[in-house]
Amino acid sequence: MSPVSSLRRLPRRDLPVGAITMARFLIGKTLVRELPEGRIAGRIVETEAYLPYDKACHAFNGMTKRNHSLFLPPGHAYVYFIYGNYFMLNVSAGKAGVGAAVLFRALEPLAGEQLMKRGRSHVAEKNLARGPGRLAAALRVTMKQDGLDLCAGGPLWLAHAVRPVGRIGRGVRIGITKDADRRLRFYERGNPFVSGPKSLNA
DNA sequence: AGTGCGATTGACT
DNA sequence: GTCAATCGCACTA
Repeated sequence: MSPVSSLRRLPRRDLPVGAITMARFLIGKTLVRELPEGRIAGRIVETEAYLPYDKACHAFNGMTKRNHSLFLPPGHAYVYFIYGNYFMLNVSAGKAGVGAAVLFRALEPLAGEQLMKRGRSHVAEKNLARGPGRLAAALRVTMKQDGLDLCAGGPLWLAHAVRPVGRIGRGVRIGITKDADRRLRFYERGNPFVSGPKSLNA
């Protein structure tokens, strides 16, 4: 029996509250995308925490039209568009009304690799969901998924781990300029599906 | 109404 | 290793 045929939903009561604990907690867990063509599943191997009062967090200047999903109760999708090309998928991580989130940065593909590849046939399997832009592309996440409840077992949902998580590494977040020295990036050590240069992933 | 810029990526030297 | 592409939004006026 394939591991993804017995995925168990993560109920909201199992989610920790707070971006740092959530970011750690999610390493090794499973992210599932249901499409008409079938299921995509990946093991979460890299995350970043964005905190209240964190200058790099989109909530820093208060609630706006773009970021309101950040303020939903824990477990809701916050999706935004950046660099004119890419969607970033996050999960809200603070109590209702508190703007905090965890960015999904990389997945280890578990199922639906062919669906992830669709339209990107040249992408190596290792890179299918390695990096937040590619992850969202692989899962076909766009603004349509903004605000979805990832604990509801809908088109995009969180599930328990399919195997034990390894040692978790921690380092600075990638690609940001404000509050750039805070070590809020988490990843499974030694996992080849983690993004970023090898030097950051020891 | 105009401006600046970003939680990235892939192409290129 | 460097660097341009690309556009919605927040901010200023």
